Amino acid sequence: MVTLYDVAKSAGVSPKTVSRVLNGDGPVGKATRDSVEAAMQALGYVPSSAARALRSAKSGLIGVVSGAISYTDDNPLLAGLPEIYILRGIQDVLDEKRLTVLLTDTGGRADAAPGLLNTLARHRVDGTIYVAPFHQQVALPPPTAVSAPLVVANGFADDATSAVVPDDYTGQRVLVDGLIARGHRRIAYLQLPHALLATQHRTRAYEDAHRAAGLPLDPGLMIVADRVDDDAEARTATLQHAIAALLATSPLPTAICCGNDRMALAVYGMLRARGLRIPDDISVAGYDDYRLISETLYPALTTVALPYREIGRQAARLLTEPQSGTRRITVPGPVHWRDSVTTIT
Amino acid sequence: MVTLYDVAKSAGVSPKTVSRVLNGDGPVGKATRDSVEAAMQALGYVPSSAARALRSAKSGLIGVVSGAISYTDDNPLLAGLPEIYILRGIQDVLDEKRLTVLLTDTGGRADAAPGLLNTLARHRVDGTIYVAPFHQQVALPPPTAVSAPLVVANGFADDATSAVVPDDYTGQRVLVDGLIARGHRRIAYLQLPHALLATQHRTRAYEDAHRAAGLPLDPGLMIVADRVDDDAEARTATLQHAIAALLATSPLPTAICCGNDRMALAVYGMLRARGLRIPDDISVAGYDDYRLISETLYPALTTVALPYREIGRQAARLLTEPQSGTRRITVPGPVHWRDSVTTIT
DNA sequence: TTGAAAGCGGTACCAA
DNA sequence: TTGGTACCGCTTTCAA
Repeated sequence: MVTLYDVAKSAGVSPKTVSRVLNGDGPVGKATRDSVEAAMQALGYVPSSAARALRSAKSGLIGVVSGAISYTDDNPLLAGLPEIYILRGIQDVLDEKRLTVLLTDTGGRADAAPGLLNTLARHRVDGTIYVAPFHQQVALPPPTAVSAPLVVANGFADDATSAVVPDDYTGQRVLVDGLIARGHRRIAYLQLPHALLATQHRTRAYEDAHRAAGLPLDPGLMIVADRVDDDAEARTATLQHAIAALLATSPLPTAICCGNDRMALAVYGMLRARGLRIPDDISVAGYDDYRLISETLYPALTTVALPYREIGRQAARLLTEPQSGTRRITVPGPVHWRDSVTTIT
Repeated sequence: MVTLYDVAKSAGVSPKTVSRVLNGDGPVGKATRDSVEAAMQALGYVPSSAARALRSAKSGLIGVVSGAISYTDDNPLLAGLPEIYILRGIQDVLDEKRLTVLLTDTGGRADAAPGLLNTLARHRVDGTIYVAPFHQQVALPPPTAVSAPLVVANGFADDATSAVVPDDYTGQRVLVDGLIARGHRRIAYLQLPHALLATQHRTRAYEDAHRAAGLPLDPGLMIVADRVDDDAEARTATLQHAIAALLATSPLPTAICCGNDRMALAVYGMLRARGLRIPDDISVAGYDDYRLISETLYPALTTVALPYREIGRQAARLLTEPQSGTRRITVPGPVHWRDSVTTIT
């Protein structure tokens, strides 16, 4: 193992000078710098972050607690992708700042968090981002003795903790406003379970959009069509019933808003099985903009993007660019209008 | 910051004894242990892995180089999921061994690897797993002075580097054998680009299955139907042409094997747009078992699972359970038979 | 602009 | 079963 001392000896300077070259701080003569850099190169020197961290109390590590990895496999409802996108945003910012992600995964168990935070504390992370699997309030363990700054992404904890959340209201509102502007008057809304905070915001947006346009609200068009459940068959059955109920109304809705893209995918199949064409007979919209689905479906799916990557970015910035006090940021996401929605004349 | 010395003083023992309690090595009296543990608890002591790493040359960190995070967003073809599943498998094993993942992301650029490996070296990782985005040979930078053991997952580098790869041949072979056993005689094969190693193995499997069953190979049924390209429209057009060509053959194929589930998803839409029912008129199979697609499609998709999670597990084991010499492991994946394939009588 | 010495928080080695 | 002491590799502090 080549150390900074070896480099110093080889370059004929003191250890401190090597340290200065390494960190680009203090003043170093050009000739000195060159000879030191040459020595580092020649010896294949790699600085030890452990030693640096020990002395300077800065690890260069940002801890992340998420279920990004485990959810992907276990939870088809949420599919884990939101968290991955959030990680992506976090990486965007940390790469710039030359910080490295120390990743811990909850394995889908919320009670894993205390242990993971402890692991991060041992590694003396410079800060922690707690990523919630979906928009919700999370319960954080009491701050330990070694508490680096912490930010919650895609959720929030308490008034003393900074947080970044998606703007579910605006997304749904812009979507429904847009459908109305395209001539739709009977717009069905297949909701996710009410337990989800997102559903509450979106339902309010759906209702407000109708009110703003002077359209009546038909309870028969607002149906909970998914369940928080791992049983794929039960969930399909729930959706089947919702579709059947919808198609029994009169006149038929001209558009269906789905709680997410995954549901929209299933709805495509079910509508077609009943001989309905998309978008000629009925328009369909999703939510999430999982490009894997939205761009691949035929016709391509109109959907609301959730700004996960931006949420991750904002969270990382909040953490690494010390602000004054606690902040809460709400990030809006755009609607992508694609061929699954038609204009009614 | 509470240190081990504080704990020692508080418990009235030597630092070394606290260290022993912490690591559960050397012999410690029950009473001593209890008082030390009480002191740690009372003071809220959190050990510093930096200090430990410095002295013992073990960081408790396993470095991972992958594009898992960035690919998810950027590359609809591969969709990043394989790498996420591999990470999941890695986590499975590392959690057990109380090791933490130091995650670096290539951002989709293969030339990022040297820098990332250097970052990992600075943190003195105990080992590194290099995750390839798809089954391929990867070019590793020359080992630096500080080279911890390295394993490649989902690809391979050279004869001196251990590696774990998927068994593409067997997966496709079992699928086609199964289709033949179900009475299919004209089986179309919509391939991924030949540049992919996976395609080469799978094509051989498709051909071998036909030979083994004494069936003729019809070149008109073997069509490259995707491209390594980010242009979604161009890729859709390529697939449209392939489908058109297929449906112009006579007699029509009774089954279509798709290069991946994503392609199968698109094929569902295209076949239906032409009035064909699945599986009554034509059976469809995918590859990958992206449950998000395979379980949600209606009817559910028959597909070959790629054993990504197991690949990750094997890679992590290879790294953390020192074997003798370099090893290369090939992991098979099962076929999931679902409703998109029917038996022909 | 450069250097000497101390010390960050643990563990290894040897002694008691 | 326990303690003393050196020391891992770097940065900090102070001095030259």
